[in-house]
Amino acid sequence: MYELFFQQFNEKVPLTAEEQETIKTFLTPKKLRKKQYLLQEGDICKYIAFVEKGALKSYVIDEAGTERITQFALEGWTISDLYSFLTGEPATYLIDAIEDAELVLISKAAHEELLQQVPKYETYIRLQITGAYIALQRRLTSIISLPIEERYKNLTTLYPTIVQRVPQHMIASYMGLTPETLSRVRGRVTGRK
Amino acid sequence: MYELFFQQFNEKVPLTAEEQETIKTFLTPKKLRKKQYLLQEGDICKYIAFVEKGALKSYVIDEAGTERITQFALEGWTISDLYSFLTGEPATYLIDAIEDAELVLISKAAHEELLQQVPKYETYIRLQITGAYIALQRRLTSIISLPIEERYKNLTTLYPTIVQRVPQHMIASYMGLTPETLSRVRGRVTGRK
DNA sequence: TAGATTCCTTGATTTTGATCAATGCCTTAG
DNA sequence: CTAAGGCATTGATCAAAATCAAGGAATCTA
Repeated sequence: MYELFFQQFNEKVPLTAEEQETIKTFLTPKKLRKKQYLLQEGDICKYIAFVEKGALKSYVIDEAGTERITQFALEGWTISDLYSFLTGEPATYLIDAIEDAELVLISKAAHEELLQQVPKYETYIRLQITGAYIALQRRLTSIISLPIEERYKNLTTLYPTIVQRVPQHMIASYMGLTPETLSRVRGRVTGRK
Repeated sequence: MYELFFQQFNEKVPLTAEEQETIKTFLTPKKLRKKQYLLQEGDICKYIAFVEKGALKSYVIDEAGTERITQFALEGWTISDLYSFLTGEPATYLIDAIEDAELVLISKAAHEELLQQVPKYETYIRLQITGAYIALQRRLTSIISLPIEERYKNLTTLYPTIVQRVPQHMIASYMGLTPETLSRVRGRVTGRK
């Protein structure tokens, strides 16, 4: 249990056996069925979720009622509405499972205790957020500076697994496009050459 | 010297006088004239820069040779090419001053020493990046889920100072629009009502 | 297995923003 | 003080993506 979580943790910040045991006491496992919510509209986000297995997405609903995906999380990724989690304000994002999933949850109380008690946890979190920040910055830059086709190519080379496992209309949503447009872009990119 | 830097630091993580002195020894002041570079195409990013005074921007140049602004940094903000800074890879962003500026620089060596020696520095950095991450996420969400006019309104309410101090064509670049389009959007938003 | 969804694709039309072009204002440098 | 360059605006045209619409394949499910 928690194999992937600790594998990744140890890669970033090597832990002693005791440290690992201490951390374990603060974690909660959770299984989600496809389409089940981890976080619903307006709820307060109570957890940071690490994905051991399966896939989730976070998204907002725009005024037209369309789902706009802000993030995917496959195995090894972490997902949460961080603002809501940290401030206790109602969430702006929704999170649900796009495949049956197994999660490792860290509650707010656990998070705070861990920051106090285990210095390496703070380091882990710092590195984790730094990575997420850099990934987000890269994504934003590609949105404002690259033509759509390049963005799609980038996505397929950077995250091939996502493109393979996730339905295309979700990729379209994630890219801020309609499914029709993405389908045509794919035709151009994949089709010829 | 470093007033704003330490003011903000103390707001996030209160420091003792000694801690503050220790940190001071790792900081370097730097002044930049308008249009001067802090970081040029392909260089390795050697510093995290905190803005005490003035304004900078970071950007990329797209294939058409157009500047695409990824971030503004006014007083109290921090700017860097974090990926380049952390990995030592050549920078993907350029950074220059849009107004004469006074900076507080933290070099890579200083950063690493501070992480080792001053636990509160790690906390500061963690909080700093967390804030930046949340801001970036919010921006990305507004890009993929809101119509342009709402995005502009959001920007003016969230960062009125930026909209006031920065030339409009830079705001356009930051929003991924042409100056003409932003001008028309403004006409619609500001003009009527 | 039949029926219903979900998902992707393709075509025709409309809308939106980009591009091209010109003007006037304001700042600034010689 | 004057010329030049930077900046915002406005108009006309063009290009790209959204929308509207329909069809067909694949998957799930009763």
